Amino acid sequence: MSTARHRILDALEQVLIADGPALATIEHVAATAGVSKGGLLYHFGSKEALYEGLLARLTDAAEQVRVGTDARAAVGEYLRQSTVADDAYSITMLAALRLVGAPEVDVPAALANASDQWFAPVGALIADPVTARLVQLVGDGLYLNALVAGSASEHDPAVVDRLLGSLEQEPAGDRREP
Amino acid sequence: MSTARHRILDALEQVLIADGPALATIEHVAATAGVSKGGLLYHFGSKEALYEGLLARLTDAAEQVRVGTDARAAVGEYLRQSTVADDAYSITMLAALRLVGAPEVDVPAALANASDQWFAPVGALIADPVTARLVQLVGDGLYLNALVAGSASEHDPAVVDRLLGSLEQEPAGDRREP
DNA sequence: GTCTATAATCGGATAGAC
DNA sequence: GTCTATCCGATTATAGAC
Repeated sequence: MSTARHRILDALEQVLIADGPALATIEHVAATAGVSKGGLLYHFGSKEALYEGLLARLTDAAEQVRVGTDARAAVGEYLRQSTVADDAYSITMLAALRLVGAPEVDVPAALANASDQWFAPVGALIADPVTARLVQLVGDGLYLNALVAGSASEHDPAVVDRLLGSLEQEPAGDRREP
Repeated sequence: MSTARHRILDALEQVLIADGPALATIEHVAATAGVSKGGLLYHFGSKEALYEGLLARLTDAAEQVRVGTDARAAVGEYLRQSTVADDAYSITMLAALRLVGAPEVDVPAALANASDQWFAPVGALIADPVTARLVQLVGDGLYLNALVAGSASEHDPAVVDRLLGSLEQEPAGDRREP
């Protein structure tokens, strides 16, 4: 667990988001991380290995997601997260999104895995499947906005409230005992 | 309006979606279009010009969008379109999305322009601004799914119906005269 | 573990023939 | 309007010193 690997992956994320995938070259990432080309290649033997390192970081982060038992809290947190805050997970996710289409790695698979991992426990708390899908799609929409803008999207409490309101309609199993 | 320009832009879209931005090189696009490198460079003097040609095509297509006066029909069509069918506009949009982060052109600006152009008339038909924002975000979410998958996302009628149902709540101004 | 060469390849762009 | 030939710069990856 050398910190150099971390610093290099941090640099890769930064370059992907700020400069774009075309400039996510070994040389540029190495310079951003403060190491030489050869130094980077000691830790990641190839560009493919470097990119896989980022996807592995995404997978690891997604596996550590913990969700409570309250549907309202979970949905609120899910959508807040989807506006792409400055936390490590959001940055990794945004960087991975910028890697979509890269021939070296299977980004769609990693992204689908992470996305499901993160949404599945939230969706399980929502009784109505249509509402669940709606919440997921709104989260995806927020991510698209962040991806295109290269930074956090607007946090819109009214939209969150509306979706939270939908939860009240069919609270199958989450109601207080009468 | 030589057809060569069209064929080259078609090839660029195909390469971006099927092979990714990294392989959207002048040489590869030229080969896909069935012309030589020099042949392509006659029509588009540089890679930047080539990319701008795609964004111009997107802008042109967005400007020709016509929306009726019925909110339900407009929202339904907007969301159906967002599942990225096989029509020319969807393909251009998807290709442009794959260009996000390219240093040669300002994709976010072109995308924001096209997106607004397409959504603005739909949003104008929706009385409640929160519902309007919800529809737009769901559309964006569908586009993100298509972008990552590289193909059309699932058309989910239940989600569309739910959003159409929201329109009934506050039909301020669209009601029949009493 | 990290660095400085260096080799080999590829991409963008120009010049000029047809 | 389209092609081939060519130059130049950038990028990946290797070899080997420190």
